[in-house]
Amino acid sequence: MPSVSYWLMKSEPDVFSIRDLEKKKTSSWDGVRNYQARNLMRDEMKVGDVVLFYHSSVSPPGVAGIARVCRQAHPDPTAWDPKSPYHDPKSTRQAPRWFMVDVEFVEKFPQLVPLPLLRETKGLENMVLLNRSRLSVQPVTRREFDIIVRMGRG
DNA sequence: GCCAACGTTGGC
DNA sequence: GCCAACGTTGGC
Repeated sequence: MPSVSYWLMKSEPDVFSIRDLEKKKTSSWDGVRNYQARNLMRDEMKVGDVVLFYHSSVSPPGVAGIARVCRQAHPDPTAWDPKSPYHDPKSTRQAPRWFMVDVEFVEKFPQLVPLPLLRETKGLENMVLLNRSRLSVQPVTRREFDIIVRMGRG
């Protein structure tokens, strides 16, 4: 049994929030159109991996809760849909370009852990989030995960 | 709304 | 294969 890995995934809560995931229980993480993020989902993420659900492009941004990978990567069908904002004509059913995992709701933190607090917390200095801010799917260490969860649960 | 950082595209 | 132009992300 391979060990669990930890991740952080960003979503704009106006589009899809932790509450939306709580209501739906599970969701495909569609719309990722960045190769590095895709490669992490397609090649690295396993069922059972744990995900920090990050709310971006809101004030303040921050970690809103926890999800878990419940289905390994499979082709993202929104790439094939001409009406989707995520449409990519270069992705075909024969040669899918974009992949997604499915995640299930685990918990919503009683309070968001805001980005400014992450920046000033010892032990998080090397987080990808704080150093390569644009990557929307990124690895998190077990240590970083534990620190953030402790803050989120209050 | 601005804009810095950074990813992608395409001409050469 | 380089790199300028362009587009997007996302914090502020």
